[in-house]
Amino acid sequence: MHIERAISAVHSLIRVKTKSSIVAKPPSQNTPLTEHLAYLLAQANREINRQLESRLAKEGVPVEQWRILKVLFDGNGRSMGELADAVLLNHPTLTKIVDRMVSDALVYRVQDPKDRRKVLMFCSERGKILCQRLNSLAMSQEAHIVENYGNKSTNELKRLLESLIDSAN
Amino acid sequence: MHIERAISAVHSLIRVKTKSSIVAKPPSQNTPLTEHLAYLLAQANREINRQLESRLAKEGVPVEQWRILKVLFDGNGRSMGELADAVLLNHPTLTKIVDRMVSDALVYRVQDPKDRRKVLMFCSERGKILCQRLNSLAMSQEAHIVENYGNKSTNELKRLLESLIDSAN
DNA sequence: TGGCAATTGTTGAAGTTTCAATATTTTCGC
DNA sequence: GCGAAAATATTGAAACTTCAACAATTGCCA
Repeated sequence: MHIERAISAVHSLIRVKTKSSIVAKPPSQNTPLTEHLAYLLAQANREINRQLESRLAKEGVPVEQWRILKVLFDGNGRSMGELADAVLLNHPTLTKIVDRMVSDALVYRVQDPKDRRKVLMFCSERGKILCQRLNSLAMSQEAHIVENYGNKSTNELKRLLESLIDSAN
Repeated sequence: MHIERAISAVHSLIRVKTKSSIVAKPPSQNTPLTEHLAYLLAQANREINRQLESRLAKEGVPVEQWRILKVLFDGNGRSMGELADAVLLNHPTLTKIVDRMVSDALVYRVQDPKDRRKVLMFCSERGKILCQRLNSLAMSQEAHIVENYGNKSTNELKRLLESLIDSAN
């Protein structure tokens, strides 16, 4: 019985090894950390975000505030919930960042007349002017990436990221 | 003089517009937030990291701790600096996470005999056993991604991310 | 209609990360 | 070999994020 099990185990190992090396990657438990998609995304995000951060630092503005300004730039108000989704922040964090931006007169709150639970956020003139300067800095970062990485790769990567995000929802 | 500058400005606008619409994407200042590479990376990272986090939560372990265990699994000691680079954390943060893991007997510190400024980190037996359970959870997440997103896209995305990271250094 | 559940945003406490300063050890020039 | 500069890890304070509870308003349905 032990022997039979051992033989059967060997057979299945051989079969799996053969099949997997032809059809697909073997599902090894020992995949290095650096081959996990989650890790590669974290690493790339960290690096690119750092670059952007250091550009925007010329205006003394954190990345999150740039995102907020950019979303509000069109002049249509957004509720805190909509805004939080758009800028990838959870609600309490957004509330506190917005508090600071209100102090800096970059954005302002208006009670939504249609639904008085809601607050509509708007961008001030000052906020819009700052936003445009920040946009330039951000564009120059993307240009720098495209220089080193190539236009084709950049567009292909964007396309794949969009479809990954789609497929995850 | 004013007129000449104006004409020259118009010319250069036309030239740039013509050239850019043939050669590359026009560098509009009004690119939506959702088309910036930095944003797409942040969004994808957030989503995939959330998924992984919720899987690893079955063992009550944060993603960072899994990364640390995985790096140390091979039994070769790593200094705090090496480990911090490998797991994408800065030094003080790593020190504090490691403190917790030492309390939980998952890892341990050894003074490096070759260089007494350094501390070598190792994974305990307990840590290795936990790491293997975590690996299974992580593998099942990747399998789930591949199911929805496709094998080809996944591999292509990984390849592009790796080369982006390369090009950024 | 009246009241209960759901939605929206904020708050305060707890937890986490980051920055600057520190202690220790090594390296290197002289 | 000595002393200044660099490298390594940790610490404590400050800043930030997150969690859970709360207040206000709306939607629902019986």
